[in-house]
Amino acid sequence: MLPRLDEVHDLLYGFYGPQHWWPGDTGFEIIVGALLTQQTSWSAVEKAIGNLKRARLLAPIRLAEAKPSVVQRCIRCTGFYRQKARAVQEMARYIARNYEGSVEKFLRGGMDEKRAELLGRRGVGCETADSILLYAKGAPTFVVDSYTHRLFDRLGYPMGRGYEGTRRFFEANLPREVQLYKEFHALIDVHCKTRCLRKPLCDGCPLTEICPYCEAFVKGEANLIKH
DNA sequence: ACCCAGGTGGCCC
DNA sequence: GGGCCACATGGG
Repeated sequence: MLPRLDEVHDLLYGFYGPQHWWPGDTGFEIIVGALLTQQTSWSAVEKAIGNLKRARLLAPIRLAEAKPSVVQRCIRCTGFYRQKARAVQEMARYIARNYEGSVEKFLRGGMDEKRAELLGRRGVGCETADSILLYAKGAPTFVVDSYTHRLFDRLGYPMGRGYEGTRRFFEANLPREVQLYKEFHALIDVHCKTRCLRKPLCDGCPLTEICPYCEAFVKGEANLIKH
């Protein structure tokens, strides 16, 4: 019998502790970070954010009016830098044009409408939209990433297909709490990165009790398995 | 040398 | 509505 999703959260939280994702940042910094972190390590994003700050470009109107080549230089370390420069600048121009450069105004309003509006911006897909809604707006949307799919697929949870199917599954089986959503998403990421990626660490894994890979390992039925 | 990183957009069928 | 591919740098 699989545990409830909030029990999985508690297992991870008890082991890894609070993750403090995106603490004390401005809304715009979170939005830019969400765009830059796509398929990229967070340490590279931190450098790029630092570069943008030093160049005084981490504000909608400033970024909107900056030369593309300057923006590209700031964020080069995050990869896909031409695409991403275009995405962050178009986002900045959109906020400058329609919301007087105010991220607070931009984020005001109903979650579903904002989700649709975000998805209309270049470089904003499902995960990025939900990240912005959850971490910048504080709206109760569960953020799904490739780790979420992989981990819970392998644990055997009957998730729906695709991004929306997985998101609906989590939201239907979890209390609708922003703090829980924030922490759970971060914990899933940290867990997969530290224990399931290239380093098969079934031994001492906080999910040993419910993980079929760990179970096989503990029983001696399998060697260390990458999972 | 190889794999991976907090995905997205465009195209194809 | 899913399956591919380009996008690009940096760290282990």
